[in-house]
Amino acid sequence: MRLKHKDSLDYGLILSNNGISRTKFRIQLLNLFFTSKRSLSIEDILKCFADSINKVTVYRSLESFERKGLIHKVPDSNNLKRYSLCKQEECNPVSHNHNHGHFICYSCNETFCLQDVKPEITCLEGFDVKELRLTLEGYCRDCTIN
Amino acid sequence: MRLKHKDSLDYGLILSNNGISRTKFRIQLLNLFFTSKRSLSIEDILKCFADSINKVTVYRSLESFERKGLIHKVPDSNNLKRYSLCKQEECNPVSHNHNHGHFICYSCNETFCLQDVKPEITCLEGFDVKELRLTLEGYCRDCTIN
DNA sequence: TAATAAACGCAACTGAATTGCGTTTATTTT
DNA sequence: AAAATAAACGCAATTCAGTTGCGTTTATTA
Repeated sequence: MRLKHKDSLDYGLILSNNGISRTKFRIQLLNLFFTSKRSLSIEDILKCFADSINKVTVYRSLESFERKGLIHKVPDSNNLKRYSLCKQEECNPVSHNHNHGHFICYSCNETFCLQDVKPEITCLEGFDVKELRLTLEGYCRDCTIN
Repeated sequence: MRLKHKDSLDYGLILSNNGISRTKFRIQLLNLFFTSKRSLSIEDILKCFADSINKVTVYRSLESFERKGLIHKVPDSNNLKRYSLCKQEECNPVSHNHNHGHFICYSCNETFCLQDVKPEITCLEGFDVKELRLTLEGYCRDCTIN
């Protein structure tokens, strides 16, 4: 059931619902995010679209997707831009909620979301904490040398 | 007692002890880290030394300080390079330990170390976690608008 | 004090990300 | 459905943090 539903996702509709023009590229880009479950760097994306799309368009589309609550930035071990699909139930154009952890692999540079890690912070009286980012680095299961 | 000891710190000696040449600039740079308790960005440092020092020298000195365990990188909300003095008991040229949290202020861009926050991670079976970075963002006490 | 090694400054370079602007494509309005 | 408006696109040029090469200066070691 679930797979079937996913297979029939209408990316154009998702774009429209989020106030983004449904252009050919943006539909393909959203499709890419939905089908590759991993986070994506600019490099990843440019590679996917080879020479068919200008990098400026990629940057602007990602910025738009982020602003409208479809994707969110995730840390990258090289400090480059990297994005991951938002969980529909957590984000929308008005409110975002990314207070979860990320694991970054030194080797494959992949980023994994850790939904269930939410440390308690008690030592910041008087501070207005807006966002929490927990980043772990190391070697992921596939890259661990046994 | 403690202050007196700090006042009389011999920065040149610290450099020597850590295998770093005691040049005029590096002594001043280390002094800057010790006297300003906050973390420092490249911009901060360049501003301090006005036109007296070349930015390449700043980059190379920071790299050296970090390699030898005197300072460590801290996250910066603008993805720029930023460093903070290591706690002497935790770091040395051989082993570093920076598994503590940081708070970054949106407004003044200052970074605060949170020594006592160490979340437990249990959901990464098979992952080789080498480093943990906990980053909070928001408005620090001084920048909070009441 | 000489020999060796590290630090320095300058200029040029790199590369991710951004900006301006004219053109194309999508959405909205009539 | 056509016209008006708005958003997206591509190209070229630009920005800017950070890096590299190399010859010179300064510090450390023998």
